Amino acid sequence: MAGTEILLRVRDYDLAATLDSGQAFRWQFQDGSWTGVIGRHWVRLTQKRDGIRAETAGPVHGWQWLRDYLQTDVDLDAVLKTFPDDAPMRDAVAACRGLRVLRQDPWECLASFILSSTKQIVQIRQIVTLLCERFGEPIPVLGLKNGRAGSPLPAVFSSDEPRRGRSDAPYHSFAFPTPQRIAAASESELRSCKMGFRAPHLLAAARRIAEGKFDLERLRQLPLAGARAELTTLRGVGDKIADCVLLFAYGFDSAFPVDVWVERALRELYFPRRRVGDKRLRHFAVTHFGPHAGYAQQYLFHYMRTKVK
DNA sequence: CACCAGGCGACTC
DNA sequence: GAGTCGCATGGT
Repeated sequence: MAGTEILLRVRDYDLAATLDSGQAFRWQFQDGSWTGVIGRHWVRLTQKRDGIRAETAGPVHGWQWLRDYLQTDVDLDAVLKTFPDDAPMRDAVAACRGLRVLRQDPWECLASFILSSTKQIVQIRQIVTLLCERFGEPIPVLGLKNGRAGSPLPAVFSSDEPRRGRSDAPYHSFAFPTPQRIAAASESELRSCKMGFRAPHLLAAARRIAEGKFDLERLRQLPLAGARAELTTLRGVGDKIADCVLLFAYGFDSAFPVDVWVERALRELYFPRRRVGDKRLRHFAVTHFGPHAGYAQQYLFHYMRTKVK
């Protein structure tokens, strides 16, 4: 099966900052390119001077799914112009200009951030990888070295071993498991992916969705506050995780997730040596940064995580 | 070995 | 309402 490729023309796009800024947890950098899975597509992305080169393992029906995911059609200049003109924002933008907010699948995003609480990003990546290996559908990939198609999938997988390819010659990857597949798993199976106390939260969310009692698509029609209220009815989903999903999957640009890094950024950069309560800080967050506050938040987050301490 | 990690929820006062 | 604490697990 021949691969397909395209050059997405886009300027002011920092692929590394975008894919490695804690929005999505499945991208890997190797040999100068980023490889990952979007829906049922394995993809290899390479930053080029005039855009992003994309390669898939098989034929695809157009590329709109990829433009949507990467948000290449967003006018970044217009977004950045809405940011407040203050020193912290100027520094954050200068540090990672070209960073975009992705538009991810709601279920994958929700599940990933349910797994994120009190975990470092490297560990979230590990848990998500294990989850996909155990429960996700196999997906063909391109060979690493010379672009040849991968070997056929093995006919039978061992039930208790992760379904890995040989580490030196991966021949398939995995889709993110569906809610139905997670709902059919046991809590102890999920715990074997090292997610600990988050397992019952993920399982309960998957079951509600699989049973049709929670409609992720319906959230698109709701205003931000209503969609947030719906999401936080899920166990293990509070305001922070809900805002991550609303920003990274639904495109609610004014959602402003406040985690430990962003809270540190707000306190250190905007209120140094001052005692400010949580409530006042949250009020500042949702009023100071404008209509694309979520974008501003992601710049602050990445800036704080990557700057020398 | 403490201490912390893109939190949440139950429990105090 | 605002603090405090346990929750699994692994990295530093």
